Amino acid sequence: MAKAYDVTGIEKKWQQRWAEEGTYEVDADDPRPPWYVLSMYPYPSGAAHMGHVRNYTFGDLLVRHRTMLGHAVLSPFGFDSFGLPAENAAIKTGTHPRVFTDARIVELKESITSLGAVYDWRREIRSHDPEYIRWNQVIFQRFLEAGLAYRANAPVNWCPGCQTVLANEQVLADGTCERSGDLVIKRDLEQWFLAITRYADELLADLEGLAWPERVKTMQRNWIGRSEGAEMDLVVNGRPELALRVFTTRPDTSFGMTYAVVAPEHPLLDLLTTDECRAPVEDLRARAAASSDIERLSESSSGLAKRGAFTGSSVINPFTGQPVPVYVADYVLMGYGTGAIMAVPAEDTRDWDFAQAYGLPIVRTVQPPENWDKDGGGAYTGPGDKINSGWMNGLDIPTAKARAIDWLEAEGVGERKVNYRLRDWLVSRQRFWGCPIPVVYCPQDGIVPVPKDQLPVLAPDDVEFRPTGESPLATHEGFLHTTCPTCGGPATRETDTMDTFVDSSWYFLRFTDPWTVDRPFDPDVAGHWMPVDNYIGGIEHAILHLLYARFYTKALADLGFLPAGLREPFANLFTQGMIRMDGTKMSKSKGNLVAPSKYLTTVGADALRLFHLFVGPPADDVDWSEQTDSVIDGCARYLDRVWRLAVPGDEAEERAVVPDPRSGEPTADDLEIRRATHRLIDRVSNDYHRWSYNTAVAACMEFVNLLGPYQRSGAHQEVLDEAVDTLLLLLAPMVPHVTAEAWERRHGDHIHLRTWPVADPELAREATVTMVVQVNGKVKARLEVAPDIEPSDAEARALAAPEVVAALGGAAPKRVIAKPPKMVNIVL
RNA sequence: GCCCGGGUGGCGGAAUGGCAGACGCGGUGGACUCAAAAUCCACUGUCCGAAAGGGCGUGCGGGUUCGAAUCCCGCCCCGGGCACCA
Repeated sequence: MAKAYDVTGIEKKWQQRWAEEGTYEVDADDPRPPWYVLSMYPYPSGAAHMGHVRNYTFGDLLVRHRTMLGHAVLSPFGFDSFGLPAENAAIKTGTHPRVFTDARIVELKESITSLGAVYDWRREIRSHDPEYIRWNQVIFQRFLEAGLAYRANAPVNWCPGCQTVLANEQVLADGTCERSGDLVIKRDLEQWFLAITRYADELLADLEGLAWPERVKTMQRNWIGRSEGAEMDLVVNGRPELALRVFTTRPDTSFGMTYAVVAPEHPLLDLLTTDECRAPVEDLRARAAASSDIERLSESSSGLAKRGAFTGSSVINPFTGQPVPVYVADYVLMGYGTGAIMAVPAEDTRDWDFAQAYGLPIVRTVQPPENWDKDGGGAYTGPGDKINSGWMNGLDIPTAKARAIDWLEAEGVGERKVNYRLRDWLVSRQRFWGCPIPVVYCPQDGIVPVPKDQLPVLAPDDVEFRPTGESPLATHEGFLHTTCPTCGGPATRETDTMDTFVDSSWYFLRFTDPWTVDRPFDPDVAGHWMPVDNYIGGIEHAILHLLYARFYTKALADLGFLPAGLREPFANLFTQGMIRMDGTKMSKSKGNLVAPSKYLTTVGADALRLFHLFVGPPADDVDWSEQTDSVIDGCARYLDRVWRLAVPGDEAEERAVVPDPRSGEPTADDLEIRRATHRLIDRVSNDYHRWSYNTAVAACMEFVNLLGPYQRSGAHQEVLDEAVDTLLLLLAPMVPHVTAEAWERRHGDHIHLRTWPVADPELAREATVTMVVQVNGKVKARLEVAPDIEPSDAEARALAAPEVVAALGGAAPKRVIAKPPKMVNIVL
């Protein structure tokens, strides 16, 4: 496409200007009100792809718009630079992950700059910077002091072939190791945890106040999974000293408990199992230990029949005093509640299925609807009155629940209990390319934090990457062996590194004050900018990253790193849609990436940005198809039209076509343009406000459709200037280069330092509006009326319209609904 | 199975109780040109009709309302998330 202006030249020129002049560098002492815009920092994967373009277009637009609205806008950028791809590349090619990563950062930074996105690059953070590692480790040690970081045994994915723990992502769908193909098994290992569950209640409650997409909040709620119920002791029949503790959310159904179930890993299983039953129980336990979660799940589809075994013992139902048999089954998970349940088949679908398979009795304790059993029956989990429940009979479920808990507490056999699905965060990774966990193990003193003056603990460079599945740290003698900071004796270092989600849990705080040398950031400076006003990123981070970052913010505030009142990091979250191609997400792994670079050299960054804004609502996915290029061309054509309007006489040909503008008294047509100008300000400002950029662009396109003919037919100089200047200002955050250049040619100064225009309500008011006249809801006439027309006048004008008279055919209207100045409906 | 989204021309989408299809893409015709490109103008939901005009139309079926793409009830389809959590 031939462009009306020098796209590449102009875009390069302004990108340099913004960088050299530090246009978007701000400091905490800036007198303007603070505003913090942040796009989720990316994993440096090399040149930017379309997903980046979309993400950074929205972020950049907000930065520029907020600046024009008079804010000091903090707009930092950094890189989530630890992670698996660099380490896998090292294993494959022998290149050190740092070399590999740094090269990709340079590439990504350059390609983001070429989109015209502006950042305060003085604040750049890379997760693998020694200074970032230092503060990551300092924070970890404070967590350790506070008991928020601890070591515990955990069942992890263990690959026998690789002799290492695997991340969940490294376990394939069939339960095998992605590298060796061995069957991954569960194994208990000592690992580091962060006590996120301590904040479970606050993490749940504070979701209420966040201006986040509802579905993200729902996903977090489900993930936290709070459930209220009761725990109670079931005394083992014949062994009064032994009790099985169970958790239930339905204490009201206790009278219907016809058996109990323990998880295969339950510590009492051995004691409960009688000699006659030992063989099948052991068999089941061995199978559960050897099988992956995936296998356990896939077995569930084949029924519950071979998933349980009778232990030979029974426990007393405290409500009925009757003994019920105890089973072991793998549908009960050791990791949730107490690892044991009371089974009420009548009111729980899994218990129902199990009872059917093992021929266990079923007693209904809630009256199901009339035809329930005729219609197939099964477990009934709906509302209803209590039956077969002794003193609970006749109560509704909520009341019965409360009474049952009261009873348990009065009898001293149980109490109210809240459980969470959320588990503590396992942060140990047997990986090299991550932040080392800064502790040493001493045979004398146990776990000892590395002293502050020895931080950061950095991984050594002289390591060899081999495809053994083991971190090179674990076998590096120089790194591994050290002395205990407490007793001076020989000790070994922790060789695990932290989950990279730790790095991304506080980077937005370091951005506020990245120069501080004696702590991660100054609490007051962080408090000045925080919380982030606009956080922008992909929906794929809805749970993990956003939950961890919220947890970190709360914990850091409680530990004095932040003002105590700062409870949430991201006031406002926006999740932009992804780019799809042939129905699947566009991604490097799928090999269906479209490189932005080809558009930058032809239509330019502005046109590409405009496309992303115009193509649809920001939250919606974008389908990249054969037609997309023509739409992008359309955006480029529009920018040409804007350019010709704003910089007339640039081409000799143009001068001949466009007459010189007039001066003197403005005509009615001129006033119509002024009106359109001021209405445009309102419309576009409102669209920016509600993130409706596609309609903002449409409004600007309509406006140019109006101005083109106006200019060619002989415009009034001042009216045209006002119109074009306004248009450029409104477009400036969306298409920063072309508007900057056009503005500079017109006024000599910098458009992005100008203030956002404000509409004059007087000028924006319409002289007349179109009023629709309907007869029985069908449009019959359109009348031009004054915007403030009285209902009686509107009615009279409507009834007098010739089309209406014809439609009525002399009949008297039954009813007339007048909603001036928009509409009058005449009902016959 | 459960929980969210969503379904509007040939396509992306607009309209959140009041003119359905703004704006753009694509298409058709025209102006300019020796010609093309670029640019500009007009038309473009569908059916009937030569036209004037009229019928139909926002996944399907009901309902509320003077009036429904929009609100309510039931269903169908598509996309996403969670999935033995007691």
